[in-house]
Amino acid sequence: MELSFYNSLTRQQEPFHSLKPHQVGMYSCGPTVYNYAHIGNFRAYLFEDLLRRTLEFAGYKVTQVMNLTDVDDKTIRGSQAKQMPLADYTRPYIESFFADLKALNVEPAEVYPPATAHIPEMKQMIQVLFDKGIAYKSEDGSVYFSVDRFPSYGRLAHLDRSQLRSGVRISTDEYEKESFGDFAIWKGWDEKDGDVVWEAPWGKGRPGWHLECSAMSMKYLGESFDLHTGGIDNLFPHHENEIAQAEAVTGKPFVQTWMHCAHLRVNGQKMSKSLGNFFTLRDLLDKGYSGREIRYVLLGGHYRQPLNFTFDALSAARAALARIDECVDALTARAGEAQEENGVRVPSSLEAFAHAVADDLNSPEAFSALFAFVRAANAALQAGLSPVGAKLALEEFAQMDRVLGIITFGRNVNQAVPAEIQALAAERLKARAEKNWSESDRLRDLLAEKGWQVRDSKEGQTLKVLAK
RNA sequence: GGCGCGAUAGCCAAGCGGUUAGGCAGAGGACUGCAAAUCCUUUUAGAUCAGUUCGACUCUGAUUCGCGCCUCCA
Repeated sequence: MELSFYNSLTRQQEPFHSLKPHQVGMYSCGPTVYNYAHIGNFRAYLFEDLLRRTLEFAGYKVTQVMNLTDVDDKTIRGSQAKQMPLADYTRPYIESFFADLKALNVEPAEVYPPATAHIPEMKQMIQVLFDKGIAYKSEDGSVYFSVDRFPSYGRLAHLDRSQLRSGVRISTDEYEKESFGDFAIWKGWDEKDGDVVWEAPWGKGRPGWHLECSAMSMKYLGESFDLHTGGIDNLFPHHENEIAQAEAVTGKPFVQTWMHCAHLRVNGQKMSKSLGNFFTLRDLLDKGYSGREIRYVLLGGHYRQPLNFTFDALSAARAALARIDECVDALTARAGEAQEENGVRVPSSLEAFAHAVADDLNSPEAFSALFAFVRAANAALQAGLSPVGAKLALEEFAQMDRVLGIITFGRNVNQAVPAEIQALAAERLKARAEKNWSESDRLRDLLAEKGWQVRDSKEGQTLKVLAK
């Protein structure tokens, strides 16, 4: 299976070949744990999940590293506002981050390194940068990276350094830097930092955010690795700076392929904490939407295109997922029947599906293939699909779901119907037999309130748990 | 100012130089006591103006509108 991805570094789609055969190292910029992540943040994590699942689908063993930024300006400010130790302040946000990933059916990364546990590695990098004459200390005790001494700076963002000066924010620069583009790799301690401080030969302080990612990615993935991902807004300066730090230290190419996810929008604007137009996962769960519905919506657009978030889309997701569930349920039921083999099979969509995800993770097209398969399976079921054919179709759904992660298998299998529900259903059946329609309708509504759907067909009355 | 992205039907959202994307909603049909759910069928596109071409939603240029990044926002 030939994969190709759009590489932000070269700005074109290229065939993907891992540095080592059959295995991939990927680093994904994780959350800064000063608050609850919103679903715009989760769009990026879902894009990364789609990427790792696609790589696994193609037969690679994936080692994914996602950092937890648990020390920076915001986490320090937040912990001091609440007058609590930094670690106590960040812990609940870390915990809810993992809970949210689980709710969205995101496959866990292999390593989630917290920045505070990797200060020695960061200090070591700074020392090397000092030794090479690329780092310098400023009067406030901070250490800066001199971009003038790293000539390829700007390659990722395609920024000409001479143009950086035309930015309107130049006046906000308050530190003593040698050159405008220089960035802090170590923040000198000041009173606002309280007890958040580490000792270093060049003075006490804390690491800069960009340096955290360079140090932790190389620790777990080596000096050169395959994939580095994040939101598009990390492309500059964060990822540009990561390249500069890493390559200045090692002299080797840092990352082969850079991939960036476009923003989630609300009313045409990016969802962000500063604009206040965001929803956390919990906000949506509290409104009755499920993790898989949100997952479906966020995977419904191509990762490199901005995606507009709407509640209409969430409702549409519920209906679409119900259709997939119905089909899988019907196949599961058929697979369990004792029926003679008749050679009826569902025409496969797996090739179209694989082609879609291999082509720069085209999830919308992958869904198109999935629904083509749903239609074909429904038609085959009506044409007398045999249990063997049903099992094969379920296997194909399982294959697709390795990548998409949105199908619920065996939903109504082993689903015990509570005695109360059974009693109500029996009453309704009796009312129907007596043609007491008002009573039977009342019981139907009552069952629906309790989360059970009643269906009448030639075979009689059946009960199903309402989909979520 | 620099770098870059986009404009597709009621809504969301893809591919493609000529042949059905897909989902939701809407409509018709099957099923039903009526429904619901499900299944089948199906209407509505390509911002504007030029150009290239036998042929453009797809390529080129311009215009209009929208969005992102430009020192720590996924």
